[in-house]
Formats: sequence, C-alpha cells, structure tokens
Amino acid sequence: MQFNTSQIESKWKEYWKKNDTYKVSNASEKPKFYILDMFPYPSGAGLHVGHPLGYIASDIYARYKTMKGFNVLHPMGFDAFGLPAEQYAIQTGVHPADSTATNIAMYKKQLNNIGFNYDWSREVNTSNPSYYKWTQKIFLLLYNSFYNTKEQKAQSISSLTDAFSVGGSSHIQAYSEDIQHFSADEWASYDLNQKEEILTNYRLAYRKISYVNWCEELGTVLANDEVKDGLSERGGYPVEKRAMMQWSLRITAYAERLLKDLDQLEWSDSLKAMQRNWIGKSSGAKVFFDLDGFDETVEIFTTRPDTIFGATYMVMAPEHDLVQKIATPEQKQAVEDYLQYVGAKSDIERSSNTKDVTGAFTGAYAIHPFTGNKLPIWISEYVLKDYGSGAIMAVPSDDERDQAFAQKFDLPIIEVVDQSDYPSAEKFEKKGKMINSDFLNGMEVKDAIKAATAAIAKMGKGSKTINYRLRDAIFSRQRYWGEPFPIKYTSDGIVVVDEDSQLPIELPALDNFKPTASGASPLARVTNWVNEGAYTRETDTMPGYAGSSWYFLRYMDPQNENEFASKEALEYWQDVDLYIGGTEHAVGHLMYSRFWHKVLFDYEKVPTNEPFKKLINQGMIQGVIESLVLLKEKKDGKAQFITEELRSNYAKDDYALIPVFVDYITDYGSKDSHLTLEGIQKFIDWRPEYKDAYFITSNGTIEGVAINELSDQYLMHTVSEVGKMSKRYFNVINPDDVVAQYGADCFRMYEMFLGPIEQSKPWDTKGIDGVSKFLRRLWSLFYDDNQHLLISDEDPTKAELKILHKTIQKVEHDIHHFSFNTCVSTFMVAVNELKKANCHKKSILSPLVALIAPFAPFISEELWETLGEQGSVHQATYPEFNASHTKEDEITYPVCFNGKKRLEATFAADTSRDDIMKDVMTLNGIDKYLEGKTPKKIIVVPGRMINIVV
RNA sequence: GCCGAAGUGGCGGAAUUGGUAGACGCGCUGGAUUCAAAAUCCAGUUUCCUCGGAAGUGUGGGUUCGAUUCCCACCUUCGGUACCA
Repeated sequence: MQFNTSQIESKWKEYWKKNDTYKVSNASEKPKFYILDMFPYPSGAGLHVGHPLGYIASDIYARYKTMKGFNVLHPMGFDAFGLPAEQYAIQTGVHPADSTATNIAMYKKQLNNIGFNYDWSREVNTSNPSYYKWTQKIFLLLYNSFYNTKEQKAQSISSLTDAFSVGGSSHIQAYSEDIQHFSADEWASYDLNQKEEILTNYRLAYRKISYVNWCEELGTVLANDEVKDGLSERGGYPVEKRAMMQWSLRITAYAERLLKDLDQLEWSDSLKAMQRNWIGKSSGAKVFFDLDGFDETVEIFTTRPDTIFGATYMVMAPEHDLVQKIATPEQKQAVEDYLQYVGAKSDIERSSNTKDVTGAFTGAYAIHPFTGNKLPIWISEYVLKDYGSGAIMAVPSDDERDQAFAQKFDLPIIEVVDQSDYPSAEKFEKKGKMINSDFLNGMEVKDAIKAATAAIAKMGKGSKTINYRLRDAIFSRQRYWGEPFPIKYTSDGIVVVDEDSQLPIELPALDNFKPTASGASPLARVTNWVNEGAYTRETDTMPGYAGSSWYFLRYMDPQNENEFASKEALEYWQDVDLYIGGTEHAVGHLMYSRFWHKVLFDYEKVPTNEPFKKLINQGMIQGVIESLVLLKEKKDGKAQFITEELRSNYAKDDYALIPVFVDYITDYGSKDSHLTLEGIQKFIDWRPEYKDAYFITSNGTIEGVAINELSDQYLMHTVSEVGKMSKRYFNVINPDDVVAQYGADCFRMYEMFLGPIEQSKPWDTKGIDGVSKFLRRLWSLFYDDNQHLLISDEDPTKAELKILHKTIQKVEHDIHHFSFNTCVSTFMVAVNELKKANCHKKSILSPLVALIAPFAPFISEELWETLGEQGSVHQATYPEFNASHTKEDEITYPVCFNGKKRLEATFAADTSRDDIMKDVMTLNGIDKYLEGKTPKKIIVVPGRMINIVV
C-alpha cells in the first residue's frame, strides 16, 4: 500500500466517529485525568498555525494518559460572546448568533483536520442559552453573597441581614470598603432603598459609578484595547472618561486567598509572579490626620509609618471627595484650574507623564498627629484615587516622588533616616537609624515602623493595614452580544432579581446593532423586552470573562438541565489536572476563574479550592511580517518604493512600511527576503493603486508599467519583522493548507519539533521536509518500494530490543517533562536505527507504533491495522519499559585530562572503580598527556567518565 | 524604572543530578542511482590551524578535579507592569 495522507486521514476520521472512539464517560473505574485547553474565540479569520500549538501538546498528553490507563477528559468548546461578532453585525447586518455559528463550524472542521481527540458531545458554547443560564445563576449567587472575614468565606447575604436585625452593624465581620454604623433598631427602621444602599457595600456583585471610555464621535463606549494613545483605534477620535452606573465584582475580598493559594499551584514562577504583582499586597499603616478647621479627617496609607516625623505636607488625588470642601476661597481658582488640566488628560497621558511634576495647593492644612504642626494639603495627579485611600502624607526625605514635588514647590524637607551605618544601602531603602523623630530617635527603621504604628494606634489615629493593588472588576458592558443580566429595577431603581424559574433570561432578537446615542447597550432599543410590567430590565450585558470563568466545570456534565454540573460529575472530575494556554490570559481569565471557583467552593458547590492544578504556558507561533518601504514623497505624482538596503539613507519619518502578502516573497523570513520581478508583478496585480509606482533597487529604478521588459537583476528587498500572525499583515498560514500538503501527522509533529512548547517562535516551513521524510521512513519499515508488506513474525534480536526500550524510556521521560520536541528526535533516531538494522519485525514495530500514536494519530492507526492488531491503537496499552533490555555489557568511558576529553577507554560494565583506576594508567597513548608527570588525582565516576588531574 | 524569561554552529534546537558541547532536523558540499529531474541512499559539515593540535555555549570574574548547568557583576533580546504611597 502507498502512503497517502489524505486517504488515511479521511478513513480514520470516519472510523473514530463511527466507533465513538473519543467518547468519555463519567462512570469509570479508572483514575481520572482532566486536561484542558484554553477555548478559542471563534473569529471570522479562522485558525492559523499558531493556535493549535497548545492543542497539539494537550492532545498528545491526553492520548498518552489514555494509553496509560486513565479516564481522560479532554474537551473543547467556544468562547462565543464577544466584540468582533458585534462589530461585524454593525457593518453587515448579519446577526452575531449566525456569524458565530458559521465560525464555530469552520473552527470545528479545522480542528478535526488536525486529528484532535475531543469528545464533541461535551462541546460548550458560552453564547448558548442553555449554557449562559448557569452563568446568570452564578452571577445571582455572587449578588446574594457577602464575604465573611471571620470565616474567610462567602456566605449568603441573608445571614448578614439577619445579623443586622439582631445586633446592628457593630459585631459584623464582613468585607467592605465603606463601613457604616447603625443599631438593630435603626436597621429595622430603614426602608428598602436605604437597606439596599448599605448591602451594596457588602455584596460580591454590586453596582457603583465607574468610568468608561466614551467616544463622542463614534457615539459609543470603547473597550480598553480599542483605545490607543488616548484615541479610538478606529478613526482616531478623542476618548474621554465618562461616569456610568455599572456592575462590579468584589474580587478584592478574595485578594489574600488568591495570593496565598498560589503557593499550592504548579504554575510557572513567572506566571505566579504576574499574579502576585497584580494583587500587589503591601503592608503598612493607615493614619487619620485631623483637618484644621473641619470636623472631617483625612485617611492616608503609608508603608513607612516610621518616617511620620518627616511628613511636611499632604497630597490628595485631584478626584478626592474632600478636595472641593476644603479648598479655600483664595485657592479655589488654582484648584479648579488644576482639575481642568487633569480632566482633559486621558489615563494614558496621565501615567506617561512621570517626569513633569504638577500640582496645586488647596489652601487647607492637616494637623500632624504627633507634632501638632500644620501641614499644607496639595493635590496632584501622582496620587491615585483608587489606590490606598487616595491621599498620602508626603515625606520628601524618603520618597522619590515626594522629594521631586517638594523641590518643585519649595516645600520643607526634614531628614529622618540616617543611613551612614549602611554605606551600601540605596537611597529610600528601608535601612538606617531614625533621627529628628522624637520618640523614634535611635531606632532601626524596622523597629521604628512597629513603634510608630503602635503609637498611632494607641492615640486612636490609625492602625496597621494591609493594602492591595487589586481592584474590583467592572462587570458591565454596553453591548448586545453578551449574557443579559438576570436583573430588573423598580421605578425607584431598586434591584429585583429574576427567579430561578425565569432563567435563562435570553437575549431578545434585534436587527440594529448600533450603539445608542446615550451610550447604553443596543438592548435599550428593545422596549418590549426592557419593560417587564412595572420593572425595567438591565440593558447592559456581561463581559467576555463571565462565560469563561467557569466553563471548565460545564465540560464535566455539559447537558445537565438541573445544575451547572451534577455533584457526582464534580466529585469524579474534581479539578483540571493540566491546563495549557497562552500567557495573554495570565492575569485576567486566570484570576477571575480562581475567584469564581473559590466562591463556588465556599458554598460547597465544587470540591476543590483551586480550579487549575498544573498550568503550562505555550509560546506563541508568530508570523513574519514582510513589508515594502514606501517613501512618503511622491515623484511625478507616482508612489516610490525603495529596496530595503537603501532604507538607511532616509529618516524614519520619510517612509512607511507597507505589508506585502507573504506568498509573493522569495526567501520569506530571511535577511535576504525580496520580491523578484515576478513578485513585484503579483504585488501590483494585488494592489493596483501602485501600478504606476517606481521601484528603486540597488541596480536601478524600474517603473511598474514597464516590468516585463526588464531582466532579473532587479530585486526589491523587503523588511522582515517577527510579529503577530494576523490578517492585517497578510501573513496568516492556515493549518488546512499545511495539512493538505504534508498531512496532519506531519503538521502535528513539526509544530512540536520546532522547539520547547513554552517558547515563542516564528512560523517557518524550513525543516518540515525533515519530519515528512521521517514519516515516510517509518512507512518504509512496513512496505518496500513496490508496496509489498515487509512485516515478519521473527523474534527480535537483543540489539533491536535495545533500540525499542531506549526509545520507550526516553519518550516517556520527555512526555512527563512536556519536552515534545525531543520526543520527535527520539522517534527519528529509533527509525533510523531500525532501518539500518533492517528490522521489519512485528514484535518491535507494534510497540513502536503505539509509542508514536499520540503524536501521529492517523498513520499509527493505519500501521496498527497493517500489523494485524485489534481495535484502535489509541485504546491500546502503552508499551512497558523493561530496563533489562537497555543494560550495556561494556561502557566506553571518556578519559579526560583536567576536564578535557582526550582518549576513550572501554571497560566491562561491572568493572570496579579501583580496577578502572589501575587499568586506565596502562592505556595506549596516555603517556603523551601525562608528559612524564605522575597524576595528582584520578576521578572515576562509574558509568560516566574518568578524569585525570595532572 | 521594577518583575519575569532567555542568550549554544549558517538556521530551528539537544545535552536528565555539575561529568564526552553541538543529539535530531533544515541548509550547504561531495558522491551513488537516473537519458534527465524529482525522490531515495551514502559521506562530510562549530571555528582556527603549521593537520599534530588549539580555542569554543552573550561579556568579565569566581567556586570545582571538571561549569551550557552553580555564584557575583555587566550587556543584549523578548514578555509583563507602570507615578501603588
């Protein structure tokens, strides 16, 4: 039989489907193993060769685990809500549900082409009402919960209201940023509205005013990644912050647990570091400063309470609530001007300006708690409203920014830390002895922090505090294509939740997807949906991360209509044993999923505290972007392109890079990448607006219209950059094309062969022939050139068994370490050696095919059948390694002199260390290296090497 | 700036606990086969050299009998983050 990839692939795809080869059961005696891929957003562009990298790795691992006797769950689904589909709907009028369904069908076809072992009966689609019913249900659970800081877990909000009814707010231990004090009687006297206002401070899902990116010209709210440098990505219009009442999730309540539980996870250090940075825990003290002439106090947060005697002024965030109140009439104008200045700047501009020091004096003063001195209160953009309490005590002697500010506005500086005992200490480092600090004088910084905090607490002016950088997550989007909230409002604006029996609240039909003028979601147009009796529905929808924060649970029991997953299914599958995905979700998705999971855990709805035990970040496969250099200046009204090597003659502003479809490029991806005359012709055909352009090469200029008459010495070199694989750069490689040319097995193995899974690298087809050759060589162990079967039933030789078992050992080791590139090398070595040994024995080839099966599922299935084995190779038992076959009788030792290898010597494997030491001195040629000297020392590492020290 | 990852032939990369640096593949060179080509097969391929050797894993130092691997300092590239008090 001939090796024909497309025939083999369609044959076995059919077989797997017919035999339900990849169907996974929840009822199994086998140990479970749950391996998960980050599910894709089904975009209209389809999969490119970068997407499957992680999927191939997980597929290999899943198939390996199955053969090792595990019941393996390896599902796939779609993160189907999202902006691109809505954008497409606005442009074309095609309903997002329709375009999404089309895209999903295309994705599934592409995925099946690569031969993944997904159990499609478990497919999940977040935009499906039977799925988002449970997203809505979990949202309601969050809404009806508060965080009990004593028990350290989420509890029902009703237990909080019960406690309020019994004892008011005094003995409550519940997480909140805004604690109000009231008695049980007061609580009873409040009306619904007042109660709700208080509960809002405790609920894990709550509403507050937050800011969105509003673009007046586009008349819509933009996502963060639609805003570039303070302008809308589409059109480049200005974007401003606009306040809107929006849903948020109180993830901050879980900050400590999210931080602490990282320790138990098998994630990479860099990923954990990213999450830790994001949570941003810092410990210090909060201190209340009295205001001169006002009853209010200003709360500040500091990590350096020891330096409190060095505080010479205060700074508030410009948006701080007290600013308007305390500003004196004389300073009112200055404050207004400054607010004007800050308000006009976007976030990006504000944070990119770290050099210029700006601010304004409010005219008000705070009272220093120890000295009683009056400290002027300033406002400045370098203090952020959302971090700490939005105000600081400024210590110019020990903080870089405070120092710059003090110098600019001529504020006093008092040195309070003497670092002369620590000459190596950096300035502002927490090292030194306190000076000019009253009762702290002479103390080491470390002790002074404790002493100062204790003194502040004793005065009732503050306490030790832990602060987190993590913010609550905004959960509202003013969009159509997302989960509707199961929420409506009374005419007084009081929240009414939908009953379980009403879920799912489905997205209503709509034909105009354009945003509304007010910035509300397009849903606001559907008045008969919005107005439900006396109630008005929430018209915002949930963000992308809503559906993806729990999808891994749904795979366990995807068709369940009574629960998001049954208790039995959850008990059996527990958690994800191995999660593979890109780093782009390092903080967003992974943080929200952990948060949701912990809430569910607190309610005993899931059996585990963390969702993803082990996580591997696959690197990205990037594309090469090939561009022509276009001069901005025209000549005779015609565009001018220059060859890459002439680019250095021009300033950066004089030219632009025009991406070229990579298929037209010769030597794509190399330093020498260029367009030949033929390539230039293709380029012009593709972009007719350049048909008259000049193409300036090193050997002279050619005009687009006159190409045919010219010879081949004219090459236009292009600029090669490694970057994203994207439609925008015309460098997308579709896996279908690679599969059609080389076969799915070759594509899979080549992606693995490119290098370590965690590393990013540009796609490059150089070298795919090597893998293709390997598969043909494997085939040639079974069939000769005339397609005659070569298989024999002879007993294997010792040498053949050794090749096989060395391979088993190495491949299994490497799979455990996710080193799939070296697995492929190992297979190549094995096939090369068996070929050399002329081995066609079933006893060797059967286990070899089983070893290769996880990597090349199609060819191995075909060869398994050829060998006369029963059933699917993917349900076979993994070959067992037997060490007795790899034992060496003799070992060839490298003989080194001072660590450099000079000679070799072969000894029987069981030769003792002493005998080797003796024998090595009688070695042929050794005198030359000894140079007549006696060796100082001979080191023998049995089985490894011999080193002679001269 | 801070945090993290990495730096090895012309290229992708390998080297398991500190123990023969460059496995495997691409590319290149030569040869066989062929009318010819493709395909296939065989041999060679880190650099320098006086063909016996010498140097060599970003740079400089250190520990060690021995360092791609461990330690210190620096350089470069990539990813994350950005006035976090």
